[in-house]
Amino acid sequence: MSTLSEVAARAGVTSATVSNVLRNRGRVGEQTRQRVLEAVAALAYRPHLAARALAEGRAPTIALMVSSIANPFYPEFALAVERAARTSGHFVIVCNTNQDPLAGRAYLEQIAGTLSEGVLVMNANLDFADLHQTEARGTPVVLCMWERPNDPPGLPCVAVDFRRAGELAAQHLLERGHRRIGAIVGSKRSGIHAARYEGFVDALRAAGVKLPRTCVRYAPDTIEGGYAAARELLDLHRDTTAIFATNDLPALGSIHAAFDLGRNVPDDLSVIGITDIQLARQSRPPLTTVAVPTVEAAEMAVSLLRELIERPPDTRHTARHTAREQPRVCVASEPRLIVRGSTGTPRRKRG
Amino acid sequence: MSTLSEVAARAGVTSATVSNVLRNRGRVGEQTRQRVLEAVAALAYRPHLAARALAEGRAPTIALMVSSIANPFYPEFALAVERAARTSGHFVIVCNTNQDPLAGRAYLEQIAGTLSEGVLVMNANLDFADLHQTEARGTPVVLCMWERPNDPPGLPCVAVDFRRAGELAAQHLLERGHRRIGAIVGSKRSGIHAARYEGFVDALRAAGVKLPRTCVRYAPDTIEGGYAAARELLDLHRDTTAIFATNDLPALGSIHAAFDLGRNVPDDLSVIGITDIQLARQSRPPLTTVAVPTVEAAEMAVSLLRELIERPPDTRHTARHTAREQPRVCVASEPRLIVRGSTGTPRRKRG
DNA sequence: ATGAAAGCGCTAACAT
DNA sequence: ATGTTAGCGCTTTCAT
Repeated sequence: MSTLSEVAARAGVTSATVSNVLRNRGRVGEQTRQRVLEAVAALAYRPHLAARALAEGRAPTIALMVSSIANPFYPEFALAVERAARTSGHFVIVCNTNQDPLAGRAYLEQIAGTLSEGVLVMNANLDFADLHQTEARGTPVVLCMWERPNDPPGLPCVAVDFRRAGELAAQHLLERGHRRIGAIVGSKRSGIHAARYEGFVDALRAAGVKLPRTCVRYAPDTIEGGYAAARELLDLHRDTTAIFATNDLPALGSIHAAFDLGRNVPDDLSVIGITDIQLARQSRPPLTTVAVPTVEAAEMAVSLLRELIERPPDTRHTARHTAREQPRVCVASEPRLIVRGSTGTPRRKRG
Repeated sequence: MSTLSEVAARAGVTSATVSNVLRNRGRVGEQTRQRVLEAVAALAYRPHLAARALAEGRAPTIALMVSSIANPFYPEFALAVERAARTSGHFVIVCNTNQDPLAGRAYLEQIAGTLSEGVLVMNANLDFADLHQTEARGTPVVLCMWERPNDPPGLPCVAVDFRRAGELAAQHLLERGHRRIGAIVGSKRSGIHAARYEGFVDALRAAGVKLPRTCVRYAPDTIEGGYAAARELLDLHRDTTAIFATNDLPALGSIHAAFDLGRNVPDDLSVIGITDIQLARQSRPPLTTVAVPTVEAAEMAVSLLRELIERPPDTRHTARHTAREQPRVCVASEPRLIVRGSTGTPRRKRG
């Protein structure tokens, strides 16, 4: 790996000049520019990113904190993040917290501000105190999928109206004529799916449809979790005609459960999820779901993060302290109902 | 972000001493050590990774080149890579080449040796010349999933015997009594699935079973690709009793195709894939497949890469040039047949 | 046991 | 238009 000054020597100039031609800064004579370019080519020179980072006081990477790379929602999102980051000149360091706040903290402490100049947080189950601290130390943080646009988290974020997603799911089921409905809610503990569930329940209530306690199950956010929950639900309430799950994976699991119980989807049972992961359109039957703007959210998040990075640090702070101005929240476009093959009209009761 | 010398000032020592304390180098008096540690804590000091990298002449990151983050095989692999890298003190920069060798080259040129001290290549459809060049420039490269252990690629790699995987698939189908078999091979062009296919065909041949040309379809490595290919296959050869796909996704697609054609799996058609992705056990019916040691391969790859990084550069080179010693290839353990619900015995011909 | 000093490869004033 | 000069924050000889 050749260095700037090697290039400079070969071109008979000083490294400052080489730096200038490489970044189109300062005025450089046309012929020296040529000589420099030749030398760069001859030596196959590539700038040393770590050195540049040090000199510039910034870093060419951002950190993407995720709780689990295995979530099927992750790939599309991460892909969009990577693309967007690339156009803003950043590389992406993937930080898997594995649901463990301590792992998350360890990552933050190590790379925030020293290797990455910004942090994207995607459902990573992190300690907010840790995030505030890294912010306070000067490294911008953006939450990627805040679920309640009207209830800002106190950190910059891009928000998606998941409450609305729940509503849309309920309305669809209601329109199809369903009245005896079950709900499967992503793990209670984190409460991260609360908004989805609220939207769903409220829409039901507005239509005068009740959702008894016993028709609600909390389950891990997986196919297996949905499977188990749906079986319980369907065992307990054999007359259930539709199941709503706060995420696609459990919805898919519900479909499996229905089939194992000898019930056909959508004829004997309708199932609807939220998110619209790739798998939703590839399963049998294809899953009706409420699509969430994944790619858009990713792009907004990167864009917001870059904005924060660019903004001089004092502005970042004052904006928060002096004015009672809250951290920015960018609201992504609304969820959209995608009707596929897993929902239909309830069968008439057998004579 | 406080710096080393700020810590030093507060502790009344010089930055060299702080450095020594922090990395347990050199002899430091017990009381100064204490004072230093206090100062570190008080100032919440964190080493600046970019600065350290520059001073040490090494980098704390490795690059993971992948062709598509969206491949469902990716998450498990990437997760394992991340874990392993972390234990060796490295962060992972995910580089999505999106199947484009030029994108791959751009990544390599930018970060290899300047931000990352090693490169992991996972089915990234990269130009081998580019890889050799980054190697020549002093940045170790490891191929993560070489498919033919006996036909080394000329680069360090971890190899998995995919030929054997194909054999195992064939043997299973044969044992179950299948004779009229169709094959779906991942995109012909790249030829990356050639070994799997060869193993399969050879095992068939050894058993005296022919696989006519028209029973082989080349298809994109997706559910949809497998679906289309399977429909063609089953339309053309209505008496086919089993389908082998060189990957799980197309195998899953084949199952869908069968159902749409009114054929039950496994009763009317058996389907087998290769890899054992998560989805394989979550689909209906669960997919019989030949499992490949994903996690093990990831760990071996990181381990090999680290070894290469640690080894002094001259050794890296001479080993190749003087001795006719080939770059190392680590062979991961053998693929294993996982029998699930998508394969059975062929139905007796209807009277 | 600790300090002084040079340097990693680059950028960014400021001179000339 | 180009060169000089400091650093960026850290590690690492080599002195003391």
